[in-house]
Amino acid sequence: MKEAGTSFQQMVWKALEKIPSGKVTTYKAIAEHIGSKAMRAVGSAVGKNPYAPDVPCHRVIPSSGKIGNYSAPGGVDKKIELLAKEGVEVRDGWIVKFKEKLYLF
DNA sequence: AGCGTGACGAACT
DNA sequence: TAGTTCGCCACGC
Repeated sequence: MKEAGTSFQQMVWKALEKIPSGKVTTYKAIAEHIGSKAMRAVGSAVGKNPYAPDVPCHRVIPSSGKIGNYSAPGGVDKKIELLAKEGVEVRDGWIVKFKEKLYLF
């Protein structure tokens, strides 16, 4: 994988790789981890992630516990499927036992 | 060089 | 209780 985009995005993508399988994290957690409070910027960065799905961007969800969105091929449906395979159950767009699956840096 | 937009969040009405 | 509005930072046009 090569350096793409800005250093900001690279930080975000790097953080994504830190997320262990079967766990999920929130945009807010990432934002704080990289020293920014703009979870929007993080969302944009992840959405523009050229490495998807090489990077586990599907393990990132809004702090609401919702599934959020997914730009990679397959869309949200694919995202749910991937998570399900990793042991993260999703019911009607909601993460089951969200707090238990949540991974903080 | 400036404005609008976006895989969000929290507060307010 | 639900829906709406404003704010956050970075990036594209």
